[in-house]
Amino acid sequence: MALERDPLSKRLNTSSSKRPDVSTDSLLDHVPLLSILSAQDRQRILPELSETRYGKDDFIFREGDPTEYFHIVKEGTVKCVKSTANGRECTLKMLMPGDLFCCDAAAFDGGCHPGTAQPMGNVSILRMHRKAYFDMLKRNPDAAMEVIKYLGNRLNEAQEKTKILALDRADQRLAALLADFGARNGIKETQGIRLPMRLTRQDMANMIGATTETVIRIMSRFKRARLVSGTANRLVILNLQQLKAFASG
Amino acid sequence: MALERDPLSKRLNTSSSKRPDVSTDSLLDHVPLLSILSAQDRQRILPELSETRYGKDDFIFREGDPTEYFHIVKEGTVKCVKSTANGRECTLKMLMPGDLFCCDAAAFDGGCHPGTAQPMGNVSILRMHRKAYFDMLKRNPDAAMEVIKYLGNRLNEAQEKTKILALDRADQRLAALLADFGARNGIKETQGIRLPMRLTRQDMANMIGATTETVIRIMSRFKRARLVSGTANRLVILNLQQLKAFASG
DNA sequence: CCTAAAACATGACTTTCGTCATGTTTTTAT
DNA sequence: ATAAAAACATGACGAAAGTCATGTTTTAGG
Repeated sequence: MALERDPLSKRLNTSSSKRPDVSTDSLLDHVPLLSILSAQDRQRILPELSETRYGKDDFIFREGDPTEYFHIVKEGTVKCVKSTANGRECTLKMLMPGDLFCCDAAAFDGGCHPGTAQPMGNVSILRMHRKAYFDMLKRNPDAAMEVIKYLGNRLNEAQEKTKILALDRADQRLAALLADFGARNGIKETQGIRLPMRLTRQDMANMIGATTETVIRIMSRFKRARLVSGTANRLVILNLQQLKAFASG
Repeated sequence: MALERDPLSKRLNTSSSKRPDVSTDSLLDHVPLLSILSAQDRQRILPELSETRYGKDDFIFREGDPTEYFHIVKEGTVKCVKSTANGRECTLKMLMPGDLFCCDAAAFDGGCHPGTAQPMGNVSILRMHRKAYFDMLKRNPDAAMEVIKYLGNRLNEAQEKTKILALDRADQRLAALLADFGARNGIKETQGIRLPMRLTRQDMANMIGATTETVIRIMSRFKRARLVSGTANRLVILNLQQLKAFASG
């Protein structure tokens, strides 16, 4: 887990496409839907995959675009967002290396993208045409079962999130978010658990359905209580246990 | 759609189990995951299905129970809920005839039920052992693809709901709920569109993440504005268009 | 290193919504 | 038909969170 190096190097805002390099093959071991394939099937799949790099201000795809490809995060973090007419937006999910873009479940029934996919920094994305991917699934019942499990899990996550949004206060929702991020993606350090991606108060606000000011105020309280420290570029969770307790109490 | 007759007859609180009757076969035509099967495969599946009836105060299963069966609603309405320690609860989804219980996506990866399934009145449920169902899916790649599409759709719905909970006010969320129910399940009548299941203010509150009092106040406003009429046993949507507009404006 | 832009911080005020209390209407069950 | 229970209704009040304004700190990029 927590593969992102977050290089903080220059941004390239023009995206470039190429054949995946050798390291792609080892990534596939970690992608739930592909690791199950036989060596033979992987050899068939590999030439169908192409790799594209995107920078912070690019869009991988936008809400409403037709769904032509199936995507996998190779490197970096991607956010999946929905927007309203009046400009407010909500972030549905952060995708880490190895994740499929299923925010975009549309890939599975041929509709349009229900949300926008945007890099959080420099990212590298593998993609494959819908058809090639579906053909592969039909030939591999085990891989199809993997996809079913993956979607089932994503649905459970989504419903857990619904419950939190429906029943908890903003401070509890933020505590739950930080605890979840810490446990899933955090990097253990001497002072605490560092989050591996740049994450502003605005980003957090979009994930918990609150305003930036509200998140700033809550983070100030959490900081005073020694639960967290730092800002966007270096956010550290000092006390995961207490955050969890706060979230569900 | 909107198959429920809502008999308002005496409740039987002891649930009884039996072989599915002839009408089950025609229901299967409408179940997305089964309609795709060949006549031959259906004959194999039918004996695996058993039918159970439940009353209003029964539980079909509870949050935390091990997942042994895969369920389909045959008749009536089932709600899928999650609860917190302090007794508040949130309703994730209402399931209508033909729906799978995937609130319970756990069926797909062998965990425990992430939510409780409760009848809204008298219901009839078909069920099948996990294993029998999985074996069937492995033999039928097309059926597996159907399940993938179904789950993809459910995930999209869940994410749309997340967006509404995160960004909209309670009155907008309620308008969206009523509009959705009206469009999906409503029965056209002279005065407007009647909802086919008993639905209290409390039920609505649990679906939109608000309190009963808040929903009562909003419904009073909607009533004065001639958008809706009636109470739990007979809820009618008088102006679907205006409700929709209100939800997204 | 230095500047402009972005992110963070805090206060004052308003809106939205929850809580508690009390009373009426509808539904259920005998 | 009728009593009890559940659902609906409304007001008063307070807590939570949004909005707007203003100032400080951090970060990006030359």
